[in-house]
Amino acid sequence: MKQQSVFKALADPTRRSILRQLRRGSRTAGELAEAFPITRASLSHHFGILKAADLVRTERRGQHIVYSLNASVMEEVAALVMDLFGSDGDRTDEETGHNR
Amino acid sequence: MKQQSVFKALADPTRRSILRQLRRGSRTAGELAEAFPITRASLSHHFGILKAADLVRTERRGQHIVYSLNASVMEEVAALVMDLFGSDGDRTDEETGHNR
DNA sequence: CTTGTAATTAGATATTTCTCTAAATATCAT
DNA sequence: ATGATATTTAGAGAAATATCTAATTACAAG
Repeated sequence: MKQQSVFKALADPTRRSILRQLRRGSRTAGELAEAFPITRASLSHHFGILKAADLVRTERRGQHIVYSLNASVMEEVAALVMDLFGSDGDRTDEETGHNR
Repeated sequence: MKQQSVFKALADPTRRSILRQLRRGSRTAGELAEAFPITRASLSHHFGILKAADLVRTERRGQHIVYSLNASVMEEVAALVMDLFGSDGDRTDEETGHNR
């Protein structure tokens, strides 16, 4: 899993809201769009980011595209958060890109 | 807790690395600075964001300022993540600021 | 194969974010 | 008080992000 893409994806309130919508079940892009006051183009941009982070999956159905939550990533994300705070883990820091 | 500030804070790799350093125990700003290749001013900026999200606490000790992890927020953050993915919670969406 | 609907991509712009240097504040030691 | 050290604040520039409109792709149905 790519930590950065996941945390970046979660950093936007619209994207978090999309995820919450999807908890209730799969939705087409159009259905999701009705829930937001921004253009479909903008939504599509957010979908792309969620997809890149592997937080959602897509499936084409006729002329619609159905988005669904990738629940299998949930545990991983939770583990990431625990890792940030927990005192037990001894994870090395391969993440920052800094040359320490 | 302010969701947005927390997720925004976690979205930056340097800040996540700071949190990991602090897992091992409290550190002064200067000690933390040695671990990063950016200026102290930039670090201070990140400290401010972590503090605003209530993820770290500060205490002045002489001319040093000691940063420590606010572990009590950990569970809350984990709960937030679970909320995003879990199917049980029925949280209303007071978050986006959108007028749905 | 043309027309209509769904969704994405391209290009542009405004805002936010990260970083820097320089200046300011706070504390300690002499 | 003066000088030295630790940290933050101010201001500016570069890069990333969210949003829009317009154009494009993909599919379905006559």
